[in-house]
Amino acid sequence: MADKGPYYITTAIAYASGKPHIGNTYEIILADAIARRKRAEGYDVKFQTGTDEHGQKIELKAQERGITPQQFVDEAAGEIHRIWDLMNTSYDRFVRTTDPAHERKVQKIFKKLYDQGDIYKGAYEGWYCTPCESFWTESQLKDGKCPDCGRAVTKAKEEAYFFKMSKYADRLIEHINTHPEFIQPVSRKNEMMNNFLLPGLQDLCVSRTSFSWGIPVDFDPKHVVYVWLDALTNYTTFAGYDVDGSTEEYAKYWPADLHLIGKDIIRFHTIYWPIFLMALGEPLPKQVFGHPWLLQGDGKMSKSKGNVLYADELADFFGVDAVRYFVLHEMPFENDGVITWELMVERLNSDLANTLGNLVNRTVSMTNKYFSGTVQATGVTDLDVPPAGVISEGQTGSIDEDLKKVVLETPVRVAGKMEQLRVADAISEIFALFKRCNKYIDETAPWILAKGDETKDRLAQVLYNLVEAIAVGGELLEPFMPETSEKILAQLNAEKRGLAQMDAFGRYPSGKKVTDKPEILFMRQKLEDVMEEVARRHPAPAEEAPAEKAEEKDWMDAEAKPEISIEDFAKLQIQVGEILKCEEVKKSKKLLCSQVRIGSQTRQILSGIRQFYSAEEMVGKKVLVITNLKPTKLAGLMSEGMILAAEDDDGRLSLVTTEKEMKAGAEIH
RNA sequence: CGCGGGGUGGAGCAGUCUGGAAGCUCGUCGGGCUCAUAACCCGAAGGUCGUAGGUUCAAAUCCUACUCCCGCAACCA
Repeated sequence: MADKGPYYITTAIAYASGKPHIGNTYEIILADAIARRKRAEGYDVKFQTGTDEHGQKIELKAQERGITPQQFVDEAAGEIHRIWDLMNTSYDRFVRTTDPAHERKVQKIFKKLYDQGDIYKGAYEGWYCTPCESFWTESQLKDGKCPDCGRAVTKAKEEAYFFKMSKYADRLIEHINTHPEFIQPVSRKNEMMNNFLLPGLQDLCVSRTSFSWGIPVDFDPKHVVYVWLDALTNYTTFAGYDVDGSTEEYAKYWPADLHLIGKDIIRFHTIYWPIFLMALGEPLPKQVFGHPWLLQGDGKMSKSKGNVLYADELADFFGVDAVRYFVLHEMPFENDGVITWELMVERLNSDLANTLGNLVNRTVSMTNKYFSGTVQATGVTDLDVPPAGVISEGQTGSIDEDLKKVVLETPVRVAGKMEQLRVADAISEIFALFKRCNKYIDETAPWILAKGDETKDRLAQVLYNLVEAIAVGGELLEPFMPETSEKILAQLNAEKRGLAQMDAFGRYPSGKKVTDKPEILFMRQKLEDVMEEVARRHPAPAEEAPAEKAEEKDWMDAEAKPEISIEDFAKLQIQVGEILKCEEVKKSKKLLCSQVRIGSQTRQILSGIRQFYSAEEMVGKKVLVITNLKPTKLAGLMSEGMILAAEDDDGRLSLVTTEKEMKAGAEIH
C-alpha cells in the first residue's frame, strides 16, 4: 500500500493519581483503534500516550501514604502502563511529565514566553475570607461579603505568573471559523465560542506557589509551572520540539493530526493549547476530538459497593477483545455511553458469541465435514442451483450477488465511518456483514446441498463465498479486535490481504484448507454466573434488587469507633427539639432547613435528609438535637446544631425521637 | 436562576445540525431449520417521538414555554 505520509495521534495523558477505571481506559482503546486503522490505510503512524504526574493532588496523596511523590507516580504510571498493555494498545511512545528532558523543555518554553512578554508576573488578586480560607472574585461576592459565610472579606494577593490569552484570541477565533474540522464533534465548537472566546478570554494563571510538586520556574523557583503549560506541551516536547531547535522527527510529525481527549478538557485543548502554540510560533494540531464519557450504569450504589469497573477485571471475565469491542461499539458519538455487567454480557453473547463466533465456527465445521477442510471455488452460483433454504420477502435477485455486494461495500463503508471517527458505526458495518453471512447460510442451506452429489460443486462455492466474506470481515476487524481478527484469519488459513485488496470478491486462494480444529472464539456466559462471581469478588453488602431478595438481613454491623470515657460523653449536650418550621434549601438537593424549638430558644438547623423526609412532614416532630455543636455554614445558611438520625447500610435514614412524649428542651443523659 | 446531558415501541439507543413515509440491537410471540457455541433464519405484535403552543403544504427534526430524569459542582454538623 502506498505510503500516505505521517499521522500523529495522541491521547490525553492520564493523571497518575490512581488506577484508571474502564472510562479512562476507553480513551486509549479508542485511540488504538484509530491508530491501527490508519496504519492499515498506509499511514506512517505515531501514537503517543502517557501520564501527567505533577500537581497538588499527587503531592497530597503521596504524603498520606508516606512516600515521595516520585515513588507515588512511578507506581501509578506503572499501573496505567500495565493496563494499556493488557488492553493490547499499540502506542509508539508512553511519556511521563516527570521525564527530566520534558521538564527542562518546559522550563525553556516558560522562559521564552516570559521573555517575549506573553507571560507576566502578576498577582492572583481577589477577596479573601480568612475563616473560610477561600479566594473569591469580585463577581462571586454576595453583597460584597463572602458568599459562603456572609462575613466581611479582605482584599488579598498571591503572586503568580499569567499568560496573556486575550492577545491571541482573535487569531484563534479566526482559525476555528476557517477550520470547521478543528473541534469535533461540532457541537463543542459553539460551546467554546459562546462560553469562552466571544465573551473574552481571561488571562490564564500558569504558575502556583501553593505546592511544590511540579516543574520549577527556573528563574523564580518558588513557583512551579501550573498544569496546562506542563501537560499540554507533552505533545510537542516528546515529539522532539525544543525552543533551541527541534528534531527531524518533530518536523515530520508535527502538527499532530488528532488529539483524542475527554469532553471535559476540550477547552484546554481548543483554546489554551492553540494559543500556547501560536505564542511559540508553532502550527496548530489539525483536529481535537472530545469523546463522550463511559458511565457506569448502576451509578448510585457504586461507591458503597466499591464496584467501580476496571478494564483488567473485565478482561478477566470476558477477554481483552470483548472489552475492546464493548467500549468501542457501545459508545455513542456524542452522548455518554453506559457500561454494566448486564450490558457487557448481553453484547458478548449476542454479538460476539452468536453472530460472529458461531458464524466462524459453523463455516469451518461445514467445510471440514463436507470437504475435509478444503475450500474450493467452483463457480457454481445460485442461478445454476437455486437456493433451497428460507428466503426473506425483501430478497430478490441472486443471493450470491447480494452477498458479494455486501462484502465489497463493507470496506468502503467502514472507511467512511472511520474517516469521521465514527468508530462504533464502523464496527456495526462489519457486523452487518457477518449477519449477512449467517443469513446466506440459511438461504443456501448447505446441509441440503450436501445430500446430493450433483449439488456438491454448488456446496463448495457456497462455502468458498462464506470463507471469502468472513476473511474480509475478519481482517476489517483488526483495528478493533486485533487478536480476534488474527484468530479468524488463522482458522480460515487466510493471509492478510490489505485494505486495497478488498476491491474484488474472490481473492481467497481456492484450494486452501481451513483449520481442522476450530476454536471457539467467544464463549457464551450466563449473567447469573457472572453476577455470582462478581459478588464473590466484591463481598460488599449485596443490595442488588432488594425487592427480590427475600432473605434480607434485619441487622447490620457498624465500624467500631475507639472507646470513650463518660467524660467524653458528658461533653455532648443532646436535647429534645420540636420542629416548628421546615423548608427545603433551594441550592441543595439534600438539605432541609428547620427551625427547632429547644426550651425557650429557637435554632436553625440544616440536615441532609431531604431524600427521606419532606419539609411538611418534619413540622411538629420532636427530635434529638446536639445543641452544643459549633455552628457552621451549609449551602450559605447557618446551622446551629445537629438533628440525630440513624442510618443503615442501605443509606436509609430515620430520625431519632423519644419513646414517650417529652418537652422541647429535655436533656438526654 | 450554578454548569452540562437527556426524555423516541418492554429495555438500551440512532435519527434532530441540512424538516418530507419512525429505524437499529436486545427482549416477547409465532414459524422454519439442524451445519453450528440451545446458536442461525423468516414473520408478527408493540411507539400520541416528555407536555402545551407556534412556524410550515409537511415537524421526532425549527421556534417558545413548561415538566421530569441523570451526571458534575456545592453540600449531606
